[in-house]
This record gives sequence, C-alpha cells and structure tokens, in this order.
Amino acid sequence: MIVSTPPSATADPHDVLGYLLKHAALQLTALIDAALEPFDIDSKDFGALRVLAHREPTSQLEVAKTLGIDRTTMVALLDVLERKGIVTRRPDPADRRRNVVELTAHGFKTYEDAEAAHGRAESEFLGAISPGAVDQLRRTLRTLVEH
Amino acid sequence: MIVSTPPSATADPHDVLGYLLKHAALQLTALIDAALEPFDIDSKDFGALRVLAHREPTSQLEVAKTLGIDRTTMVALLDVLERKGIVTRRPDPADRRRNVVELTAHGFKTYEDAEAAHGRAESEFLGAISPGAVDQLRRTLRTLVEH
DNA sequence: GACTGATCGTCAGTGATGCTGACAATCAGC
DNA sequence: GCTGATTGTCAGCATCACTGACGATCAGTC
Repeated sequence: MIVSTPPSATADPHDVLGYLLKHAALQLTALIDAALEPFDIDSKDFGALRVLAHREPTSQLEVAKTLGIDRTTMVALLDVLERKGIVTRRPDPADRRRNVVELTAHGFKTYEDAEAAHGRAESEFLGAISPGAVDQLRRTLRTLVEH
Repeated sequence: MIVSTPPSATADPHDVLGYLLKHAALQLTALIDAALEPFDIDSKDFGALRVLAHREPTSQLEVAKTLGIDRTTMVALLDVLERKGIVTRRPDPADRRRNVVELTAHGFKTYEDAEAAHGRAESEFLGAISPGAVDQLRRTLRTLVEH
C-alpha cells in the first residue's frame, strides 16, 4: 500500500452492498408501515393480505411458504388479523388438519385501500430514481433472490 | 377490473420491492456470515472493522454513527471484539468522556483476511448478474438510501 | 473558580422478530 | 388398523436494537 487507501479513505459503509440492501429495506418498510397505519395493519400484514386477495382460499402453511416465513410465525400473524376481522379461519372439510384462510369483506376492502397506500409509499421511496432504473432494480433483485 | 388480475394471479411476493430488498439482504448476510465464520467475526463485526481500519482512531460514537447504529448497541459490539483481542479501548486523553477505539495488530490482520473473504462472498452473491448491473444496482441503492 | 447544560459510555429493561422443539389431531399408504 | 408424515398450536428461547437512566466529563457563562 503506497498511500493509505486513496480515494475514499473514509470506508464509507455505503460501499458495502449489505449495508445498502439492509437500509433500503428498512427505510422502505418504515415508509410503508406509516402509510398503512390508518388501516391498522403493517407491512407484514399487507404481505399476507396480498397473497390471500389473489388466491383461492388456502391453508396457513401455503401462505407462510409463499411469504417465506415459518408456519409458527404465521399463527401469530393470523391471530391478529382474525381478531381485527380481516381474515377468517375454518377447518378445511377436505383435510381437517388444515385451516382454510380467507379474507372477510372488510378484509378485502382493507386490502384494496392498503394496496393503493402501499403503491404510493413505494413510489415515494422510488421518487429519486427513473422509472427505467426502477424496472432494472426490480429485475436485478429478482434474479439475485431467486439465485 | 374486467378479469381477476390477469397475468400473475398468484400475487407473487417477488413483485413487492420490500420483500425483494429484505430477502436479498438476508441472503447476502447469510453468505457473508458463513464466509467470515473462520475469522470468528460476523457481518456486523466486519462493518465496524472496516470503518476502524480506514480511519484514524475515533470514538465509539463516531463509529456508531457511521454504521447507522445506536451508541448503546456499539457498546456490546465492541465488548465482544475487545474480548477477542481485535480492538482496544482507551480513554481519549483530549476528552475523557470518549473512548479511543483502535484495531490491534491481530485485528488488522483479521480485517484484511475478512475483507478478502467478504469480497468473495459478495461476488458469489452477485454471480448471476452482469458487472454492469452490479454497478447500476449499487448506484441505485445509494441514491435511494441517501434520499 | 463554581454552576449549568450538553455529551459520551454504560447498563438494565423492553419490545419486536422469528426461530426450535414438542404436542395433539389428522391424513395417506400399506 | 398401524405407521409415519403433515398441519396448526404453543411455550420457550435467541437475537437485535431500542429507550431511559446514570455517572463522568466537558464547554460556556457568570
């Protein structure tokens, strides 16, 4: 080493991809949580609602797998949503080990409102970059996450 | 709505940016933690080491601010690194409220080895996308994180 | 020089998150 | 009808990073 790390001798953590990904996720989540707060749900809840709104009623495990969370975590998540009257659980007649999870009417309305708010929050977060860069970002992240 | 969400009626969470960012961060962190394991540090520790290696010895608070973590969190982080002989803490003679934090010789060696391993892990994670896309990703994330 | 307010490191306590391990109920294959 | 696997549930635990409080110290003011 001739000179002591020439250009950015500050060791800017913004060079480290892990830092950038983590903090981008944190900031976006905070924005979305704030945007969803009027609907009494948060970003985790929204993820579940989104899956439920676009599917035939499925089991808890299916939803959990889709969201990439544990089935034990799903229990607590649905407990809250059920208490709020957003989803219902009933035993699946075809396989009584399973619970069929469904959005209530109120749940579906909540989802639609939340979807709009979510979109606005995401757009706000992405406001500083061009639409092309947004597409590129989404594609790149998809590739990385899906190996 | 004419038909019920035409193309991807599965509500793929991979469309949601928050999901992508979070899981990209998780996967990368897991890879890096595994790569750093032989050096008895993890990705959080590495962040601190990186800052310390590229700076004049500074206070705990400075390092914490740079890393975007709380000063109370920094205490525990440094406790571990000090116990491992990677950093030293001593009161700043110029301001005895502060601790001067420094890498030990062993700490610096650890950092250099860890830096190489970290780079390999990051490259492995980024293997599926082109170098151009990597640059673009880094720039985009930087813009987003820095508002 | 002594008082006031702010700063730094420390620690205890807290809340959120998401796991493991165990359990009962149920199903599928033989 | 057994046996083993699956589903939902629950208790317990580990991690993480925070808040609030405290003592020690510093800087500015009188």
